[in-house]
Amino acid sequence: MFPIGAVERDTGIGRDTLRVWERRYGFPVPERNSKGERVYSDGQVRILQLLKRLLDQGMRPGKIVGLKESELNMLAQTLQAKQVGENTNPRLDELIECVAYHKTHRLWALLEQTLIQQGMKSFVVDTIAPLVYMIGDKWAKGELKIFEEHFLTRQLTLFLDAVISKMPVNIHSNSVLLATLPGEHHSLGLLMLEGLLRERGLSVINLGTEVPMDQLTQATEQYQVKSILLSFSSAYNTNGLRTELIELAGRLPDSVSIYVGGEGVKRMRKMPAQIFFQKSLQEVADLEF
Amino acid sequence: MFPIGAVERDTGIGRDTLRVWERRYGFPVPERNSKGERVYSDGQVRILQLLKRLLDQGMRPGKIVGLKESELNMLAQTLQAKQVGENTNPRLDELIECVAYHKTHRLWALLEQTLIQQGMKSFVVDTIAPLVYMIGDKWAKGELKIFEEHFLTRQLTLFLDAVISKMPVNIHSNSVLLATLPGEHHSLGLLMLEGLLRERGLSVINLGTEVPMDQLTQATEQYQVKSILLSFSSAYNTNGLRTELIELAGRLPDSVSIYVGGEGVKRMRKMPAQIFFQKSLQEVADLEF
DNA sequence: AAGTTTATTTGTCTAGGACAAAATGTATTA
DNA sequence: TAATACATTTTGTCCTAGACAAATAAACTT
Repeated sequence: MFPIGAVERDTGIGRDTLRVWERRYGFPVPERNSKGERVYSDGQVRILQLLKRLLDQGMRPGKIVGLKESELNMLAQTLQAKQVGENTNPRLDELIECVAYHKTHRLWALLEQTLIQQGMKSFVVDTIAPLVYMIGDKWAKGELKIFEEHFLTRQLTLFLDAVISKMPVNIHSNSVLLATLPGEHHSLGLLMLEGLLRERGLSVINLGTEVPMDQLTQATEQYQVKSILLSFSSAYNTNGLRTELIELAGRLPDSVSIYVGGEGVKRMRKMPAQIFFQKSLQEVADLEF
Repeated sequence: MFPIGAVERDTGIGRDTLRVWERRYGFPVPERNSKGERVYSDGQVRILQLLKRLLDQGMRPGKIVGLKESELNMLAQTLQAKQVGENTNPRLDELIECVAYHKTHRLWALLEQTLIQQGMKSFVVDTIAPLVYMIGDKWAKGELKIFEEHFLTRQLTLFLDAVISKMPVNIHSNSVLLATLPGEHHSLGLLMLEGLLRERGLSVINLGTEVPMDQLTQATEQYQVKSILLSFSSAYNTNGLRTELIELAGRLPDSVSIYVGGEGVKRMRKMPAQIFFQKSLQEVADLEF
């Protein structure tokens, strides 16, 4: 039995949101403890996690909050079919399997092999990216334990890091700045981008996650970069993002271009004028800086 | 100018706490936007971050919330003197310097050299641990940019990971489970423990961060471990932790021992009877399983 | 089909009170 | 002196019900 704060932590759905959902859609209606405070059940948390996942994919609360668990699972099913349906890469299942038995060695061997076969670009676009999506999906459906998810994510990070650190650096090329804004702590997206761009011979400065805006502007000046790339995972809360991006663009000189990409910004309708939206990794890979 | 939600994210201090501080201690008193909502200044956020740091070290809100920034800085000064005062390891400064110029190569060389010189145990206890503390301290004082902190933390993680993966595995030994509870995402503590324990020939299963309790109990059964070690960083919110630990102990068979350690639990006065509190890495290193 | 206006949906914030868990202070016992 | 038990203060989290603007969808115009 979880108090509302724990539910917020475990689902990523804010306290106020949980309360207002209860008022508006009649779900989730938790029990109350002796103090009169909400206490949520395991099952409710499970459903909320699935809901979060679906909302992150672009669905709307009014349509899905309140549906039965079976109906939500159906939705998740059809959604997954759309996302990785056409990607019939048989290696993906093989890779995911490795986690179940903690086969670190086999995992690395497979990754190495796939990288050599596909080359960096295709490796990132057609293997790592869909793999990351599948991991999130399997977690939301309860098919993967949290530490299995962590294990896989960590191994991917280590592998990419190892590979990237061996790539040659081109000092004379234009520098590209990579970062995520505060609130976004997924670093894999940045690593994928770093791989793609450095393969093209670009000089990349990866600032990492949760970089405050003032430090972004500082770094832009300090390193004299002309392009900034911001990554947003599907879990990112886009509320107020538009305003923030406009402010960022205003603070930077016009000669600096701001690119944004990732599942998290796909669902945004209108992008501010000065911001260049990248709708896929592929597009970034082909980008002319 | 930051709304209260952004301040919560950037400082780790809850919304309700911020409001109740304003009521009780008269700080922080933010301005109001046209909607009548609180908007906090850069400076206020800076002070709040410093406050958080001091509270994490065991100080009490009633004594320090409301003090001037200069007074807080004094407190931080004396506190640091206590923490790393006696540790006159000259290498630490050398290591921290590497971040300022992004000297990855030199950093790794220094780490490698120190590891060989000190051996795993002393390396973890006398170099990595104080280094991690100093990084946090310098960040709180504004002497380190957020991405410099990230860079250093990431490099330490990569280095430890690389070293640990090369250590021999002793299958026949007792297994020890390593994890953090939900809400704690610092993984460096776990890595340090893993290094210490595996050096002693123990078989370690590192589940990673934010492992829900039910999965802890599951894993305990599945892997037939007799010891669980939980790590808590200074940023961990211990509210309600005691109750949680008692529940965990109740769910596990008596033959399983639960150990807890880290800055985050140092400030807890009374530990539940079944839980073994480890007051330092040194103590864990000497622990008889 | 693309842009503009209107309507609906949705998340975040407000106030001031309440209460139990944790920490501190004080008295009592071994 | 040190450990234990009890009383007091401190402190974080949760409560209600309403409000409002930003984001999105729907309707309308060009």
